[in-house]
Amino acid sequence: MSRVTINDIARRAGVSKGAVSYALNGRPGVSEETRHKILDVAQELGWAPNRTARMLSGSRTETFGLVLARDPRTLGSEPFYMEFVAGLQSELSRRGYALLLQLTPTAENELELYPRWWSERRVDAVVVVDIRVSDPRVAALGELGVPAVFVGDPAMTGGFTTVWTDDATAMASAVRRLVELGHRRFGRVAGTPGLSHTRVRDLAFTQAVAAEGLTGTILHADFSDVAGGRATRELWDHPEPPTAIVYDNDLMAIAGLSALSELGISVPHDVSLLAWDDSALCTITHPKLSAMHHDVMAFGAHVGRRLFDLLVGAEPAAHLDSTPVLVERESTAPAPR
Amino acid sequence: MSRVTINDIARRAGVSKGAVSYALNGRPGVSEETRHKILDVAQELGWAPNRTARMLSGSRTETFGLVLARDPRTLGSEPFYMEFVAGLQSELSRRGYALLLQLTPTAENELELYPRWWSERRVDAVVVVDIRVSDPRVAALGELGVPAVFVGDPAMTGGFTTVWTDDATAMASAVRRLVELGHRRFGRVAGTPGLSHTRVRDLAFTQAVAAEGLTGTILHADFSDVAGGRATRELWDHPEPPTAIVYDNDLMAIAGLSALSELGISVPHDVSLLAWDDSALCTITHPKLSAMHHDVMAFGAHVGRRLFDLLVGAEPAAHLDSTPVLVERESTAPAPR
DNA sequence: CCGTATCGCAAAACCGGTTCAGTCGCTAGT
DNA sequence: ACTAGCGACTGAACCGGTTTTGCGATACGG
Repeated sequence: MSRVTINDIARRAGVSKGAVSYALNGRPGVSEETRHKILDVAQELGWAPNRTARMLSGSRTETFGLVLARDPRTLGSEPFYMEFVAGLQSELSRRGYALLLQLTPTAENELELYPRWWSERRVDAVVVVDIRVSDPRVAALGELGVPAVFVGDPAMTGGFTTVWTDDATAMASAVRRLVELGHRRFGRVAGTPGLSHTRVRDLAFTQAVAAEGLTGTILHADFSDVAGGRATRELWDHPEPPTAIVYDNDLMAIAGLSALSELGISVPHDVSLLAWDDSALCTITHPKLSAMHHDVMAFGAHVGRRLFDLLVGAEPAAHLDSTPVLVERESTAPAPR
Repeated sequence: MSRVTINDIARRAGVSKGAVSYALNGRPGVSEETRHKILDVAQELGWAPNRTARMLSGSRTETFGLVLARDPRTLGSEPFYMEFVAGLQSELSRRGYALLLQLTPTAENELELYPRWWSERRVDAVVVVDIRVSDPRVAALGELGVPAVFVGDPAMTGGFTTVWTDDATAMASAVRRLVELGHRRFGRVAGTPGLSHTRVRDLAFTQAVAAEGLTGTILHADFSDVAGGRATRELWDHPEPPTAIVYDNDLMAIAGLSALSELGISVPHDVSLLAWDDSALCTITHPKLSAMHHDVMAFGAHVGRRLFDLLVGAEPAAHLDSTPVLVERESTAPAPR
């Protein structure tokens, strides 16, 4: 099938290769009349561009890269990534761009990947997620000169284009609402400590709690169900356990809910739980989880648009995505007295 | 950086382009001595192949395609796909192959995608999942001549290479075990009715139940939490509700558990629940879900190996993956008397 | 000792596009 | 009337590899 090349079109239309190229790409250099004839012939022959050939001369690959460096099992049960990818895709596919997705178990693998992708000309730009504090990828990508959009705290992304959410404000509003509900002792089950957004939320949490003159305990986990359950139990083991716990993702919140219910502790009667991201998982538990809602698909789409900006030479900038907003369901309630 | 081409190597080593190509690809045509010199120079210059150029002449793209046509929100909370992709990746990346992943909301989009990918030479082969009964993709891919590995019931994949799991046997053993536990009335919350594996499991379920002279009710849902919860409530509304319910994925099982607990029904005291796939989600509920365990990552890896088989001209065949096996946790128990 | 494989490599063609440097004919300016 | 300028198009170079062909030198067989 479809072994039609522009040479065939040129021959058939009685013009040169170059003219065909101009015509098909809608650029000046041919008359309207000739252009039409060429387009007709192309249509008739069922021509489709050979992407590979186009890449070779154009040196654009029309592909963006994304590396997810996490344990695959966590990755699977963590809805964030799939939704993010779906949103990203929605922008890419409408412009014929493809996503090169690589899952690697470790962060070291990821660092090896970028030089390879770049020297092999496999991608035009990359998306970098899970930004860590003093992330080596900033320097690595900067050195290679790979166009990139970072997803995370702009303070950590060294001048790269960055899309971020104002987690500090979101966290402050979450704590404020819980205080309103009468809570005085707070717990936070945080994600991996090295991650920049974990840090941002840690700080915001500490400040928000301190601002009210209250106490808060932070335990770090790794976003996994197991760690989330463990941290929750540990919080409960305190002599004065918190009456409200804020989680860094949905999965840990569900695990926490499960752990508490195993201990015979009632949510939200004894303790309020607040998840983060608000995926479909939040509504399948009993009680349904209140959560800091964030439209992850829209977030992904936003990142996609910034990738294209990059290609047309946009200046690096920090772009603020929508701020997570509290959706109250059944897992938050007035503090027990 | 790294603008090194084989021309640079040739000039530096004082040989021709062709010789360099032979040397770098480890094929006959150059002496060991020259080969060594060339490899040394390549190393020294930090050469990396330009994948695009190689693709153009070689006509291999070193990329496989995968389309997931599902509602992105379901996709996100459904651990199956991410794990599958992770497994697939593990095989591809070790051989330098890339995965082109496309998420589309509808199945029609998917059908348009294959001709485009193929005529643009974007992929060497594709993986086809979620096989439906009389799936149009069989004919479409056959006509295009796209090498493909199907994931599903070999009876439905028209002579394509297929990787499948023996869901019929798995279902039979699940029912048998539940009968052993004293259950007599069964419910099944199935996936989308058009899917071939839903059909296979429907049939196996019906047969297994009938073989024991018992009754079983099947309700079709769409793998989503909402539909899973709804179906569960509906089953419970029967005059004689089932005492054991088998689900087609984890998500619906969790939603069912939540729906029942909302109705004040105790699992496993009043009713036993059995999930399918056994992702991390099964252990974060309370009670923990018993499940038909399937190593989805290994499954993905298996599919990956078959893709490479395809490239070296292996005959189409049906390859049986491991059969799901029952893992009993806390959601299954002897039938209430 | 001569004709013929074989080896090691250079040179060139090729993959399918894009792009640049000209060529040609026509119009407009002086 | 002569030239400058422009639009439309051709031909060729180019992107960076792979692959085919050809050629001189060496080894081999009769």
